[in-house]
Amino acid sequence: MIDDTDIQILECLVEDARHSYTDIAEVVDLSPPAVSDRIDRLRESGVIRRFTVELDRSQLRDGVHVLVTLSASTSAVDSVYSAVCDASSVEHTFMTADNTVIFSTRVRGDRIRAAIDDIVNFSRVDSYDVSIIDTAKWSPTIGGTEFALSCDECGNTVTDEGRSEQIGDNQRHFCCSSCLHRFRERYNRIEDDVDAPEKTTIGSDDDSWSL
Amino acid sequence: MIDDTDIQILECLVEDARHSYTDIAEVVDLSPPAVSDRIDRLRESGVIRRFTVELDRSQLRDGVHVLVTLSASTSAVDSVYSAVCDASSVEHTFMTADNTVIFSTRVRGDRIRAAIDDIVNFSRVDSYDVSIIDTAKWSPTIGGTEFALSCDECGNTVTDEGRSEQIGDNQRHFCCSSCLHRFRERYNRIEDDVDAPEKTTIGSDDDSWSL
DNA sequence: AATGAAAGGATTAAGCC
DNA sequence: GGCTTAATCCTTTCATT
Repeated sequence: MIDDTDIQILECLVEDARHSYTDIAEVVDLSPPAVSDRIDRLRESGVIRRFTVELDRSQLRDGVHVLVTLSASTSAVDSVYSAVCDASSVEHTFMTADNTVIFSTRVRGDRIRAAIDDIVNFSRVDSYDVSIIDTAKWSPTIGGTEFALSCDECGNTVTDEGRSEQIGDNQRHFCCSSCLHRFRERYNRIEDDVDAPEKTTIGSDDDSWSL
Repeated sequence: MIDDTDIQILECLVEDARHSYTDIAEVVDLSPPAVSDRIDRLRESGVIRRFTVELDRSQLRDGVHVLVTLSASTSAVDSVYSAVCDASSVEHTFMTADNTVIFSTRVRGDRIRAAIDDIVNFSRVDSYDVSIIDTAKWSPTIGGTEFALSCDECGNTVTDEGRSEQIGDNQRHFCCSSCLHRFRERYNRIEDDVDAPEKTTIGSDDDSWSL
């Protein structure tokens, strides 16, 4: 799936999406076509949504930037959320686990209420609150816990306490030593099977995995 | 300053920052070097903050996405805000006009409180609230009131009620008909001056303008 | 802002492990 | 399957008008 090299590539692109494949290739120690292939795969799999540009909208004189918080009933919240997403003037959108939709938008200072009503019909909303945004920032920076690998055994996030080891041809990542040992055990059994190819059932229940 | 062509270029880049200058040049009807020059200018002036990539972070299994709302005293809010901005795990950041800082971040589910304390020391904060984000979106799309032009006469934002007209060689934009007429009047006076070049003082007070 | 030449980067295909 | 190398083609840049 996604490996360390992919993450390095993503880091480069987040920093500057116009970095040349040649530059990236040097950083990750691959050839330019290999980088190109990987980026294509990341695009197709949807990890990369799009290449875009971050603008300083305040320089474009585009109205007052407001943050709108609204709550809706469980039945209405999905349609409210998609209405917000579809509105072209909306920039940031969040839906929290408790049916609150939060979004930022630019509106002309003299018709804030009307603009919000345009975006999401007030009749569908239980309550709402508007605050004026003083400054806002979007940082796609990669760092800290942001880009975690998934455990090759159980799928959980790999944290600082995780383990990483070369098994067979690949560098593998695990969330804990148990998963590492479990994976290695299975790997060795497979290896044995290759030597003596009587098919045996490996593992139990619905555990699924692949090398 | 920024004209229609710049806005068209920005639209292209927002849609796909890897569009080639040649492609953009065709859309906006200029030569590739001209597009390159304009993009350089937009970068230098800070309108374009950076080229980046939009990622589907949910595919990277990177912890729980939470929205943190905190309020601080007027004296502390700036340092709290900059601490939040500097934190590498923080993605979206807002500061509202009433000293509320709102940000989204990814944290491991079992240490949300500790993670937030790392980002912004709790001692500097009056109160805070955390909600789990179900879905989030960032749409740099251009549309609606987002990209407003500034009036070529008074500098105000040009809205739907504005006027647009070809004067001389350029398409000009105005926030209202008064500005259009005022501009056209001056333009004609300049034209007359060119025919009969005795220099006269144009306009009054500190009004400044350029063709 | 356009042109044309030179440099630099992307993409393709063939071949390797 | 994923990688590299080398050739081709396209894009960007720079000097000039």
